Amino acid sequence: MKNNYWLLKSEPSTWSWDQMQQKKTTCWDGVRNFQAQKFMNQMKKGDLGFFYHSNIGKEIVGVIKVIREFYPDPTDETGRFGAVDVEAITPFKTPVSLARIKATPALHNLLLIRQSRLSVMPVENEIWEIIYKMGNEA
DNA sequence: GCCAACGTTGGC
DNA sequence: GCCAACGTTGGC
Repeated sequence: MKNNYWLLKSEPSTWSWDQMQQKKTTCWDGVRNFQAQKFMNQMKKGDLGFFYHSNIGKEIVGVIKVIREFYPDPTDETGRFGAVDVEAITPFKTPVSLARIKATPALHNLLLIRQSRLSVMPVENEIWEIIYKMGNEA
């Protein structure tokens, strides 16, 4: 079965791609949105995801991989929420900006555009291919 | 179970 | 810094 693709959003002031690369792996916790939680729950070990900088940069800056599947979020006392662990794989040669995504009609189905507040979302295979290619062009 | 009020996110 | 969109909470 083919891997699923995802997009994870983070504010660089909270957790940036630089930190992600330095630390290599991190616990993706603190997500308090049920829709995002549902998607995290569907992540499988080995799934790949884009890492997006919101607010500052507003661009996809690299690729991460899921290394640990859904487990209870250590930062959540209520026990309602979960987390996953992810690992930095590769930075994009050319970050793919939100403006560019918006300017590309083939990418208009991306939930990033249609639901800007969602912080974890699935990415369709075709969209993954297009953005991945854009990111790796010099 | 509905809905108003409130808080938060994120693009501009 | 503003504002629109949306999710969550709590009263009924």
